[in-house]
Amino acid sequence: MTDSVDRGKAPNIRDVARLAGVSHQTVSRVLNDHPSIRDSTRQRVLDVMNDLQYRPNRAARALVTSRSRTIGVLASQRSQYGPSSIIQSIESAAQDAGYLVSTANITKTDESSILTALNHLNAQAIEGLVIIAPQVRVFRAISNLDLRVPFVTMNTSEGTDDHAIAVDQVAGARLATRHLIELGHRNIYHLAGPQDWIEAEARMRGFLEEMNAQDVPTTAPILGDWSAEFGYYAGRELMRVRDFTAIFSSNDQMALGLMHAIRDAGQDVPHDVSIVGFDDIPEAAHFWPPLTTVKQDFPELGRRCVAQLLGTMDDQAAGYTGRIQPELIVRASTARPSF
Amino acid sequence: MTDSVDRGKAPNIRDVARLAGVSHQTVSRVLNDHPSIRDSTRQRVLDVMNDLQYRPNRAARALVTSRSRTIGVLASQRSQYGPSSIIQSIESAAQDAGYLVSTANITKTDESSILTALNHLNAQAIEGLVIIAPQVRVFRAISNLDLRVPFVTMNTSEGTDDHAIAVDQVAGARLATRHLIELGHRNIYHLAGPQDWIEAEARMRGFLEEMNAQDVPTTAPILGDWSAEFGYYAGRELMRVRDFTAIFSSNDQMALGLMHAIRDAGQDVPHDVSIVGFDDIPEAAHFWPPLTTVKQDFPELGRRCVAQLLGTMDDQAAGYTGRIQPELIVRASTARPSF
DNA sequence: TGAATCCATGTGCACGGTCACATCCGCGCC
DNA sequence: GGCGCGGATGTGACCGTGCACATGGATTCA
Repeated sequence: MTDSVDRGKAPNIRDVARLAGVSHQTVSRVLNDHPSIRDSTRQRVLDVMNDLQYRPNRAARALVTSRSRTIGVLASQRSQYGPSSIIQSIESAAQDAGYLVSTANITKTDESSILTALNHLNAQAIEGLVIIAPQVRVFRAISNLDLRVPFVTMNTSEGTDDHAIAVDQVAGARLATRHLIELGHRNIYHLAGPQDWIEAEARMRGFLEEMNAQDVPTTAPILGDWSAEFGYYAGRELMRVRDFTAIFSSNDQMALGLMHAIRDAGQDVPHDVSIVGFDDIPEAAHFWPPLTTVKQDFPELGRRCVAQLLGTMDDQAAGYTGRIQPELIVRASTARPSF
Repeated sequence: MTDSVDRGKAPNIRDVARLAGVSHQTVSRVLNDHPSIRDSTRQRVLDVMNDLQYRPNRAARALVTSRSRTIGVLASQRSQYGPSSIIQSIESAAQDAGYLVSTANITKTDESSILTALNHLNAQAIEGLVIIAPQVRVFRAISNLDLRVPFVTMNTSEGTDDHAIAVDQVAGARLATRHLIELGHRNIYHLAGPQDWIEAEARMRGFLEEMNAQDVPTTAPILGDWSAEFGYYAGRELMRVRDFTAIFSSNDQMALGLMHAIRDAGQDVPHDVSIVGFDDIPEAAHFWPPLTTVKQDFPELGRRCVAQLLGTMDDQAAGYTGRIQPELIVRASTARPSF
C-alpha cells in the first residue's frame, strides 16, 4: 500500500528512495555521481529508477541549484545555410554537455528587436550566450543591458576579442582575392555583406588587404544584404559598367544572383567575368557554373563555440584560441581573364 | 536594513512584496493578472518590480505548476531551407505564446537515434511536440514510447491524420505534374525523396495520381536523398538513357543537381529537358535556368503548427483543419518539348 | 584503548513560485 | 441591526531537488 506509486504523477526521488529502501539524499547522490556510494546501493537505486521510469525534474533542479543549464543563442537569418548549420551543431554539442539551447531570432535590425530578443533569452535565465548575429549594434545593446552572462561570438570585432571564436574571415577573403589576382585579374569588384555585420566587414577587410598587398588598385565595395536577390540586382547595375573582369562576393547566395545577372546580360561566367563566393553551401558545387568559393567549417564552429562558452562558464582557461582556417575551393566560376 | 535587498541574488516575489508593503501572494496575483487586485496596489507592485529589475523564476513556476511551458521539435536536415524556416517560425510563434522551444535533431535515420532525440525531449518535460522529420519510423517510435504528449506533424500519414497540419503535398505535386503534361510532355520522370519520408511519399503519390488522371504512362520514381549531390549523380545516370523530356524533382536542391548533370551531358534545360522542383527556396529564382517549382509557405506552416498544438494542449477545438495550398511558380526551366 | 579520520548514509531546510483556504472589510438588504 | 456576500488581501503548505550538517560504523594510529 505504502509502496504503491501514485498513478498520474511522475515519480520523484523520494518515491525511488522509498522503494529502494534508502533516503532521498542517497538517490540524489546516485544521480549526481557522488563517489562515496556503495556499488550495491547504487545498483539498487538505479534498478528502481528504471522500474519507475524515473526522470529527474529539471525545474526542481534548476530551482535549487539556481542553474538553468541553458545557453542562449542570438541569431539572425536563421533560415540561411550558415546560421542554421551553426545552430544545429551548437545544439548537439550543448545537448552532449547536458545543456539546453534557447534561441532568439532577430528579424528586423533595429535596436528594439535586439532588446526583445535579449529579454527573451534573459527570461530563460541563460548561463551563457552565443551570438551568431554579429552586428555591431548587437554588441552595443549587450553592453547597455549589462547582462551578466559570459558570451561568445563567432567573429572578431574590436573590443570583444576575448569572446571571439572565429573562422579567420580575413584570411578567407584574402585567399579568394589572391586567387583572382593570381589568375591575372586586375579589375576586381567586391560585393560585401551588410555594413554592420562583423563578418561582412572582416571579409571586406581581407579583400582590401590583399588587393593592397599585391598593389592592385581597388574600387569601393558594394554593400549587399546576403540575398541572391540582391546579388542579381547588383549584378544588373554592374553589367552596365563592365569595367571589371572578376567579382568577389561575400557569400554564395549573392554570387548566385550575380551569375544570373551576368548571363542575363549575355556575358559568360567565367569567360567574361570570374566569380568567387564565400561559405561553400552544399548547392554551390552545382550552380552554373559550379562556384569557386571559400569553405567554412560551420559544424566545427558550433562545437568550438560551445566548448569555449562552457569553459568560460566554469572559469577554465578556454581552450581553443586559434582561428579555424577556411579553405579555397576552386571550381569553374573562375578563370584567367579573356583579353 | 531589513528593506535592503541582498546583493548578488536575484530578487524574488517576497522581496518585491516587502518593498511594496504587501504579501507575496499579492505579488503573485499581479504576475498572473488576477482580476481582484486594486489598481493602486497593482501599480505599486509593478513599480517595485521595475525598480528591482524583478524577473519571475521560470524554474520555480514550472516546479509548482508542473508545467514546463516548453514545446519540443523533432527535426532532421535542420540546416536545409525548409526545416530551418519552419523551425524559425515555430519558435517565434511559441515565444509569442509564452512557450519555449526545445529542438532535437535526428542525424542518422536509425531507430536508436530517434529514441535518443525523443528521450532528450522527454527529459525537458515538453508539453507538446512538433514533428518535422516525418519519417514513418518516427511515428512508430513515438507510439512505442507512448510519450503522453500531444503532437502535431507537418504531413499526413495514414493513421495519424488527427495530428496533421499539411501543406497539401499531393496537390502541389499534381500542379507540378499537370504543368508538365499541359506543356506537352509525355515522358516524365520523378525524382523522389527518401522512401520513408512522408512528404516524399505524398509528392510521389501526387505525381502518380496526376499522371494516371491524364492517362500518361509512368515509370518508377527514383528515390533520392534530397541533396543536390544526389540529383547530380541521378542526372548523370538518367542522361545515359534519355527516354524522357521532363523531370519532376521532389525538391529544389535535387533539381539543381539534375540541371547540372544535364548541362554536363551537353543538353539544354529547358530545350531538351524540362525540370520542375519543389519548395521554392530563395535561390531557386536565380538558378540557371531559373527553376519552375512549387512554393510552400513555410512560415505559415510553422505558425499553424504552434496554434494547433496549443489548441490541442488546452483541449480546445483545434482551429485550422484546412490544408495550406501550395502554389506553382513557373520560371524558365520548363518549356514545350522540342520535337 | 581511545581519539582521529574516513566512508556511507540520513535529516531537515532552502529554493521561488502557486494553490487552497482563511480573514477582513464594506455594502446592500430584509 | 444582523446577515450574507463578494472583493481585496494574507497565511501556510507544497512542488522535487541539492546542500549543509549530523550520524554511526569501520579503520587507522599513537
